[in-house]
Amino acid sequence: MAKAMPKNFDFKEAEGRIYKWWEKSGWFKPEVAPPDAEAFTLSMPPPNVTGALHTGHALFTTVEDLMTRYERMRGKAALWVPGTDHAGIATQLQVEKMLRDEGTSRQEVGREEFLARTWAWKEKYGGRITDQLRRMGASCDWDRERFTLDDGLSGAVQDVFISLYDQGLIYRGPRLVNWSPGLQTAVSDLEVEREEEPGKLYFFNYPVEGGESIPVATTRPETILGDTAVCVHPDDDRYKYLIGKTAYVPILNRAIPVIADEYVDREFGTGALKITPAHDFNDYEIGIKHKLQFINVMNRDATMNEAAGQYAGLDRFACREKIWADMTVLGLTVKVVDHPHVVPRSQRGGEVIEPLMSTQWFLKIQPLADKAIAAVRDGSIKIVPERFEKVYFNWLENIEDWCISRQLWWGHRIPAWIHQDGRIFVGKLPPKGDGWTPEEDVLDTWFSSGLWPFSTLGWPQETADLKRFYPTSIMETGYDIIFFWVARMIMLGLWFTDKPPFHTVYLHGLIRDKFGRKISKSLGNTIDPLELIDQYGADPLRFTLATSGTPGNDINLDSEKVEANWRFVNKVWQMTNFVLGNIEGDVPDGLPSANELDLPSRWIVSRLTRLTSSVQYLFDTFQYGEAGRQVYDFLWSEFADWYIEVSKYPLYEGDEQAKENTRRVLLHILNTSLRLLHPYMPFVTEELWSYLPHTKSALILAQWPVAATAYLDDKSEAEMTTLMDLVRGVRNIRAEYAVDPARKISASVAPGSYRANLEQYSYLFARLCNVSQITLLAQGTAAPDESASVVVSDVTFYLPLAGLVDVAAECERLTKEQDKLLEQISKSKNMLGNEQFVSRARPDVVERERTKLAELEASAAQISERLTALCK
RNA sequence: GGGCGAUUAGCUCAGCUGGUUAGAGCGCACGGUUCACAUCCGUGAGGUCGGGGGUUCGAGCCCCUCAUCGCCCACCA
Repeated sequence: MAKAMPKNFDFKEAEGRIYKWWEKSGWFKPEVAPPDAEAFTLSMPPPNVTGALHTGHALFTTVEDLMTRYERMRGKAALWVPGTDHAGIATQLQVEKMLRDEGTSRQEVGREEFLARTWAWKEKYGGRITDQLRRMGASCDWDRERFTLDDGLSGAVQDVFISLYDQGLIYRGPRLVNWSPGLQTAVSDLEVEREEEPGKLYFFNYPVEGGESIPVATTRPETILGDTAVCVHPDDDRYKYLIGKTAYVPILNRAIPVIADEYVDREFGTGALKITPAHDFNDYEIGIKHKLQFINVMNRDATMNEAAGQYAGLDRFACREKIWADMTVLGLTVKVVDHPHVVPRSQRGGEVIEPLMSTQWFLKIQPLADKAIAAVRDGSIKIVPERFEKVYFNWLENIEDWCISRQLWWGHRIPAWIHQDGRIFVGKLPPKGDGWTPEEDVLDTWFSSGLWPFSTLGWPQETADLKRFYPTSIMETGYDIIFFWVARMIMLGLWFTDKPPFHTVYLHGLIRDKFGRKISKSLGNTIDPLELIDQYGADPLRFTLATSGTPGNDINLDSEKVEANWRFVNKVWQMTNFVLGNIEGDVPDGLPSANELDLPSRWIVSRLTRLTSSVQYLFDTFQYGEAGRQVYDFLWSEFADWYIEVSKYPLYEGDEQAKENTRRVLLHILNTSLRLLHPYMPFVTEELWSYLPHTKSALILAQWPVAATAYLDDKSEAEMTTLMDLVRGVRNIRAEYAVDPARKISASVAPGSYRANLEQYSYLFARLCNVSQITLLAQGTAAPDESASVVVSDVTFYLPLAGLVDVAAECERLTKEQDKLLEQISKSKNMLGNEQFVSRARPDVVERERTKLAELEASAAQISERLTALCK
């Protein structure tokens, strides 16, 4: 006798309890598998240590936990390594805000104090995100949790930096970089977002010696102050004669040359270009090529510096206005036109990025990129979906050196010292001698993230974990960080471990709102996963995230879907409740052999078998969404709607043998389905599992189902389908004629080839469509009068509905149906009459078509007969 | 300027090795209080699968082309 189940799943009570039980029992650890088990390793994309769970986290947790639980159930030593990222800029900004609220600033408290405050912040909030991941059900091994600023990982970062420097791949020097004036740091190309914005193009005349002038255009007049040349196309007849002459920077009257370069587009603007090598990336190239002066006219906060003369101290945008006004007074300006153009903005904060000269550290990345390209090309790393390989190649093939230094305080400090005389020392310990200053800069956060798959396993030490679990198996993350993170992990992993850090990259999409809009605070369409968990539980949220999309495509999340899946959770609960409520005594484990089963049982077991192998195929090809939907459909539309309903007959009215067989089938379907469902909805399935007989261990450790092909049974599926269609047909008639649902009716049946089935399973119609009595007509018997008919295959049900059947309406209904049939028949005949189809299509397709045609014709014949009898 | 994705029912989406009558959830209409579930059950309406062309015995699916929307990459002042 099974223990009694509560009426509903109390997820609020159960989720925490179950999670604790799993974690305490050590079941998230790979050690639950035998020592010789194959390893499956997943590195969690580390969320920002002080972050809070958002839908993106919820999605990756769902998918990665699904993968991990699946592999664990398959008996692998499954290890999902969790951790958090120090997230340099993000965290520093948060702490800076806190200091501002306290009325102070990081500059005021100083570096040491600031770092102490940040660590305290991390201690305070660092556990929040990991607790929230637990609420999602994440089965990662928390004993192996890592933080990018841990000693071990920091050591790895230093080793890598020093090694790359020693290999000549890291260099330091003044370069034009993307400068964030607000954050006061350099950022990488990837951290700059470019979007077209309305703007203006300013036309003016550049004074040239001898009273000449060259008209030029610019979008940023303040950079005029840093001009060190005017450039024209060498073949431009308009300006050719001025090449080599001297021009004079407006306001400053600094002398600069007029040069020629084919880079200039004669068609654009005036066809002449002012060159500001220290404030524009294109001009920078031209400046180097023509050995021009580099004059920096801005400070680090984007105010003008002394080189800007009278404009020193002005903000860059104020300067833009001022200098233009001044030039207008001087009669130099020509016109200002509206000119939408691309403005670089900081990914964080949104301020306009300024190209600025500064001394930074760079990584020569091409040699690493070459290896990374090769690894994907030769298939040692596979990207799912495959189309992202193209994006990956394109980026790596055109990669620029990586600016890895940041003028922040929170992060891995670059292990270097700079001497007064300009020498650089790179190492873990300070160099001997005087005059050395430690480097203040820290590394780009992504530098340490790039080592994540192996640094978390103990590298550079040859730890047992590293040996057992590296290379990892799958890197599951969003396509939005394929450059930031995925490519860099591959490059650094190959470079330092000589192995691809993972064999598969699985990319998921972004979560959007239900209208497909990007989620943002300003739009006010943020979705808080924790609220959804509070409301519906983690399982419905996970199931929704897992089944709402396809790999690499964005998901529009709608809380209504979560609600719908919450109902699914309840449905599964009620199915189990029903099955257990109908168990008595000891039911033998496992299934009876197929020949001992009745038709509905053979059908449902065959369907389950098909489902299991389909799910397996879908998992093998990373189609988790489709797999989940199939399990859902099977359980609800086949198991609950049909098998459970049908099983009530043997359960309530059958003999002992029938009861036992049915119980065994019910339990088997449930047992298998819960296992298939567990990676999607771990909590409710684990809870239900505990009520099932024959389940000694926890579901989390149960064996993943394997399709028992001996139970595949096409014939039973076809027969059952016909019976189900008949039931639907009767229900349909009843609804159409508005027959009281409680009213029992009888049926006369021309059974065709289904005589035996109909005799044996007539109870089905009593149960499912309230047909209490079925009379099988002998062949050639006339159909009863005043009845509606249901035709499926070669079976006809006559429902004598005295007083309800309207002959005219019935005739119309039948005619409509006949027309439909005739159309299909003609289509089918055409097909089979086509020599090409018969000879070229696969034989099973042709065979199926023949069967179909035979059935259609049988049905049509019966309807035809009926029409003749009933209608004139 | 390149590249990618999307376009299927009123809404949000599945349908990825081409093959019965294209599906789901929600919404809508009608009907259901007997023993798993009203968090439910039954029935129904609703789609020329963005347009055009092609390949094929057969196309929502493959190829070409166009359109609209979205995203990524790219140095045009």
